[in-house]
Amino acid sequence: MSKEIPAQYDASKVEDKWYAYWMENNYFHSEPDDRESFTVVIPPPNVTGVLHMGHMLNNTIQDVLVRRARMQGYNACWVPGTDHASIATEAKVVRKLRSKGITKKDLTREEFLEHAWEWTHEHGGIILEQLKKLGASCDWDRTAFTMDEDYSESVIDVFIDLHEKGKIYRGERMINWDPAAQTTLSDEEVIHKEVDSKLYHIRYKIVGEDEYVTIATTRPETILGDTAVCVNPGDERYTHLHGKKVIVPLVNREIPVIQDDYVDMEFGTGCLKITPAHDVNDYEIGQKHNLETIDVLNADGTMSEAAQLYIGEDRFDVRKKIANDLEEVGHLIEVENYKNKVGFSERTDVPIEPRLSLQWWVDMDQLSKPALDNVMDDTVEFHPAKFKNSYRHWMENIRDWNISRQLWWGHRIPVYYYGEGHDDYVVAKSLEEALPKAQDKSGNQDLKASDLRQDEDVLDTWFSSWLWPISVFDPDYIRTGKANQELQYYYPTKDLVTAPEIMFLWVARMIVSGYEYMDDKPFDNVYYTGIVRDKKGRKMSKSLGNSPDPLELIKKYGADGIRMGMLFATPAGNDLPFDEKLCEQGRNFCNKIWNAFRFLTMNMEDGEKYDPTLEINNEDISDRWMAARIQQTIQEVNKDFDNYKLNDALKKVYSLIWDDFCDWYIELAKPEVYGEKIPVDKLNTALGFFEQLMKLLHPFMPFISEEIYQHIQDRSTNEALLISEWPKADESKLNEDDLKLFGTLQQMVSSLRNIRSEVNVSPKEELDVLISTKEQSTADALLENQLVLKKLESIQSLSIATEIDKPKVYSSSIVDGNELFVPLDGLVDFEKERERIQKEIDRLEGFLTGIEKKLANKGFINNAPENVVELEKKKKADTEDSLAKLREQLKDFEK
RNA sequence: GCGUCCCUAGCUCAGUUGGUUAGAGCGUUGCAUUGACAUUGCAGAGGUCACUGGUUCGAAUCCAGUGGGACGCACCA
Repeated sequence: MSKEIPAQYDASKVEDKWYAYWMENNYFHSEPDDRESFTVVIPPPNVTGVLHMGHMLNNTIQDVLVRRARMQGYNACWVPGTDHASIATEAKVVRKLRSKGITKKDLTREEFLEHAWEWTHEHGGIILEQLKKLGASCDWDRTAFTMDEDYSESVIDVFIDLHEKGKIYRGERMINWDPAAQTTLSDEEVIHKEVDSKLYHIRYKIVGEDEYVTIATTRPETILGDTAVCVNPGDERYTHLHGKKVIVPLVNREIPVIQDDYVDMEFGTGCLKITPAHDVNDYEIGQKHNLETIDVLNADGTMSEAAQLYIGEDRFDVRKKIANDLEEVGHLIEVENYKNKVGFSERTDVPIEPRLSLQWWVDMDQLSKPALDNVMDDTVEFHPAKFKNSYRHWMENIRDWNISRQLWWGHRIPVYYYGEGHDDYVVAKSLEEALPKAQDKSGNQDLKASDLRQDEDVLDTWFSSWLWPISVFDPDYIRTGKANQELQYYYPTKDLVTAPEIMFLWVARMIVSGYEYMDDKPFDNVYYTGIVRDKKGRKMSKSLGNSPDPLELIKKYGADGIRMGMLFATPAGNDLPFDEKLCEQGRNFCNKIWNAFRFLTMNMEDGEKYDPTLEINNEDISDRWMAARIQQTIQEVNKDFDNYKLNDALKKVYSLIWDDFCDWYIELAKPEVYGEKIPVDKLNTALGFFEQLMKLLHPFMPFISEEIYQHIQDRSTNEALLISEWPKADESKLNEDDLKLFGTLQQMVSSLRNIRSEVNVSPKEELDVLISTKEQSTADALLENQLVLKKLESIQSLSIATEIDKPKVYSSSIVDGNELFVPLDGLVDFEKERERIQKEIDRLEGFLTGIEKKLANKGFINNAPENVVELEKKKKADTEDSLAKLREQLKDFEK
């Protein structure tokens, strides 16, 4: 042996070694040059986040794409980074402070931000370190963060620019209020869930009468904010109520009965209470009918002063209480169980409250147009394409984007107020810039800096990450309008790999900003990954505690093993039902590869050098076949990559290595005599093949492939597999005849093994084998390559000819129309053999009947394409031929 | 409620414009193994392609309906 090859593959050792080597040699780093760029920007994980299975899957896929592109000769650049994740991070900081007995209210904005930065520095970037364990070949020199100083500036620049263009405005609207985080949320951050709730039927007394009217509501606490009761004008049951007033129970406030078509006569009692402050529709009806708005809730979800009752108590406690209280005074008529959908905050998971509020908005109507068109015409391609449907639906019904958040962690809105009026503000990058503007706009030159007050709110996290593909390369671009060399070179990026969950939150908006600012798409392709689920089909999540620790998995199975396990089971857009079994399979594959390599090295003489070659021995069918199989696989794998079918590509490489190379090629390479070594030429060819296989495997399993490659190369050069050339498809090496001939030989070997198994003959026992071929040419070819049969099966004598003398007692098989006999005196059970042959005859007869029926059908003959008819005819002839042979054989056993 | 997608072996899924008797991995059964690998090898069993009807010479594949499931969107109190 020329090198010490450890008997056991130690994944963690090998993986750390090569990752360090790649980093030392700066292989992941990219600079613009004259090659074509292949850019991927990472979906930035939350800066204080921890790696979960979703990241593992997502980043493995990106790495596969990037590594292959790098080998193909592109200038591959994968930009890593993190997102400040405004609401998510702030929630974490608040929680941490609370555990220390500090509440956010006790702190000033500056103090709170100090804590937040501290937390960010402490936990920030951990997730990126974890990605290195996975093998991610990111250009770490480019690591970006959405709150980096220059990045933040670009975010503010966009706000200023869109405001100037009139695309950003301030408006009072019904918004989604998160009472836990105490901020607004965009519609996309609200998750609607079906919940079991109750429908309360409550009666209101009609003023001046002893009559009552009954309404139905799921939120009885909001009756305190009722300012009308509404009926459908066409509802004859309630005609008598027109123009009258009713009394809100408990608070005894008189409110009018109004009429509006909006009310569904069929639903509930057909009588609807109107609470303009707490329901989107009620608000609109309130506007239309000039109703008063009474906001009975505080920001934290407790009842406000305006409610008059239950002040300071939580909305859900009050719901129960008020039902009791109403019942006591005889106003609660009925409570029925009811299922309805309630909006929950994506981040805090509490029911949101519709609330009237003054917020900042982006007018999406015009901005979204190019983003819709360019996805529909595949300028930006979605994989799988089915997601185009929901994308279109969302884009066609797009609503304005609420971008202000009542939080502190994030990009503070660059708006400075100088007065109380609706338009008494200016937009500017700093207080210094704001002052002259404010003086101008107000006409008050005495205005001082201290008279200006910056907006307290920050921007939606996605308002910064929608610039990701632009600002990571040139944060000044928004301001200057002139793309630097980097942006020109790397934009548009190639592939975006992300979860469908954030299609609207992030993907759509990047496309919008891309067309608005670059006048070009941000990426050519979007690859949507599936959701990683546990065995019960539940989404893996921290709260459920059903997610394995990725780092533990890597320790146990190796990063290569996990990468393979995940990729094996996940086509684009399909969920990944995760099972550790998959990782085990990946680890076993590493072991298989390692042992195949070990075996080859054991055949080397001491001091001998590895000298892998792509030269093959043209006399050797196994060489020709292996070369052809590799060619075939290169072509298929390239095609799979083009279609983003990474799992199919991996399966083909897996099968090429395990089934073809290990189980057939290496078996055939073994010397005939045990103990002898593989001839050097053959060994070098095998190593040459091995090297090709490692190249094909590298994007999927970068570590073990690099390890093997470096051993095989045995060079002192610095060249790494990761920057070696992706195997080129070469039609001339794809010899179909070789594939077919070897296929026949494989089937013959299988047949012989099958016969042994059926007749219970040990694999060691040497057999006499007789093969009667249909054609002389087949006989010649088999004779020429009889070594294949002899090496893989214990054979004492082998006769191959068109005419052979059938043995008296035998077991047999038909392979491609050729008969194969094994004389087995005393071993053959006549009864069993007859059954076996009869079964085969029955099968073929059934098959033949089908073909004959087809061929007798005039419709088929007339309408089917000629080649299909020809094929049927050939099938018929072949089947008849085989049947004749089988019937002959059957006779032999009836003797 | 509207829209989209899905239903193929015990499980997870392939099956590209309709054309061999529908494939893979895992699992399962039997056999083998003292030197590459039990993290192995060989051989086998296993499917009315959810159901019904239609189009066609021919349907897992196209169409319609039924049943079951997933997701997206929406203001049903």
